[in-house]
Amino acid sequence: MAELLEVKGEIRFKIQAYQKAARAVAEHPRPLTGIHEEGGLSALMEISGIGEGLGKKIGELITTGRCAAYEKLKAELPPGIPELLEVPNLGPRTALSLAKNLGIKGVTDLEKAIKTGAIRGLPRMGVKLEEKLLRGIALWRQGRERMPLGLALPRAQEMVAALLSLPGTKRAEYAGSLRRMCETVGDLDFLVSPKSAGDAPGILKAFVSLPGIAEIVAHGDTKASVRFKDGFEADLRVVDDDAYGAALHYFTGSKTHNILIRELGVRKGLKISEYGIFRRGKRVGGRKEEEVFRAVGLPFIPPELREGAGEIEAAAGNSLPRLVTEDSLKGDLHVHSSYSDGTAGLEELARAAKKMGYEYLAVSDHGRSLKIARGLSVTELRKKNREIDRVNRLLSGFRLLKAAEVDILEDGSLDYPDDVLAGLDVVIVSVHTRFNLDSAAQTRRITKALAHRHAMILGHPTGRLFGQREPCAVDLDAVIRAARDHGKALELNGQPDRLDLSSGPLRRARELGVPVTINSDAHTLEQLAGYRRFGVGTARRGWLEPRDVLNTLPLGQLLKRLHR
DNA sequence: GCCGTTTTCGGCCCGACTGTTTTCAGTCG
Repeated sequence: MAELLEVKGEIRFKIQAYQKAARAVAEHPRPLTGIHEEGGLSALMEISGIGEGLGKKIGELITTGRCAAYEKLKAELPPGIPELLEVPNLGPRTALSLAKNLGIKGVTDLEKAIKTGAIRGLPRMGVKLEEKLLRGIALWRQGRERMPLGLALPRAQEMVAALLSLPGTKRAEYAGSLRRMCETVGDLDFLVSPKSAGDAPGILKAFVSLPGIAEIVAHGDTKASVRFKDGFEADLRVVDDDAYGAALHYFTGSKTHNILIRELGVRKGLKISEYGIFRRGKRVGGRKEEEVFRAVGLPFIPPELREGAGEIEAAAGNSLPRLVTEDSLKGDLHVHSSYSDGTAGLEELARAAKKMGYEYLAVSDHGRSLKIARGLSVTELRKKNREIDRVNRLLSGFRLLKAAEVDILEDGSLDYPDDVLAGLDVVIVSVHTRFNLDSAAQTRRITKALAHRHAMILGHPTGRLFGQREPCAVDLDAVIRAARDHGKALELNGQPDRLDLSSGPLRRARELGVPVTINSDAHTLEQLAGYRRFGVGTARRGWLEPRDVLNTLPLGQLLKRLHR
């Protein structure tokens, strides 16, 4: 609606109010349907940016699936505008002009009009703009996929190394959604400060000359933007070292967070931008990122929390969570060995985990029904457990735990008999089949499994795989409440393809006192070490503290908690 | 349209790059 209001020529501040509300909805840790169910309009209006007008419209959308004001607005404008607005480089002014002057009703029309030279006659439209629009149409056709964190992070680290190796570079790092450890990122953002002002052009030049670039989208004095042949997009910003901290804050975002911080600044008579912190035109800070927060009277807010989803209020009330760190994990409760579909043997897994500083490792191979992953029969499981005993006698100050990732069958029962489950240290229960049940059936299935006396942890609760499989239809809130009622834990699966649960449900679990385990679900030795940071990063986005995470407990307490 | 240790009215974050201009509009972040 904000975009359509912009086309219509509404006043800027009304448009901004809609945009702000849209971001507040998108970034809210819980789906608004649940909030509306519990507290109605007044609960919606408690969300900052949503007032009476927009609250009613959202409520209407939730209860009826429609919004009369939106439909009215759409009817007032030429048809095809919403589609045109999806095209990169094509905004509200151009869309309206194309629709009004040439009767263009969509992307196909637009392409024809460009080819026949029809748009060249319009004001402020020339050859360059034609080219720009054609590039936008090509991108629109491709569809823009976000990159999973697991691919983006190593790529960004390589690029930071390349930027740091330039002779004129003083400081360089990646920022943006990647620094906030978002589970997928739209592009890669880099920040560099030059050793001296004269070094900036060379740094930008080097950036747009990196190998594998398909297109230089922009290349100015302080900023450049490129697209690589493999689809990655990257932005570089070069600022004076004096402004590096302010720029890092700005470039890390999120946009909502930045706006909130800048508004706080305005109230204190400050202007905050990527160039620093200013009072009456005079610079009062910006070299270090901490200075931005200090200027508005807040403690440092970790990047993973900067979503404009309550972190500013928490910081102001001195109630920011003390987030879990990689160091605080004392073990991993979900890895696979060569007994099922993993590649590493038990002893090498144990030694690798011990080397990481872990006290324990649960080797949770698949249960017998999951044939595709070479799930273990009861006999094989017993044999594996005897080898675990043998390995444990070899190592001191470390313990392999007997575990299984047991399938939740379609009726909600588990894949091993109770007497087998009773002999295990850790029982993870997971869905691996029939992801397509309807929400009621899937929710029944999972909550029944959580009620099982031997179940301890629900593995990868939604089953999603980025780019491959949507989360299964399930009432997550009901699952989280079931975990609370039965005293069970939820897994945060740290495989970068999964990152399941994500930050919203994690916050909800924390709110309801449901413990989480951060697991790698590693199938190789490399994954055991490599996936920890993805799991911890996502946990931090979910506001989790060490006390919310079971595998920060020492072994004795962990087992006591799992078996209570 | 939203919001309030400046305010229930009068404000609303801040800036870069491109293209078509000769002072700025449009798009994007």
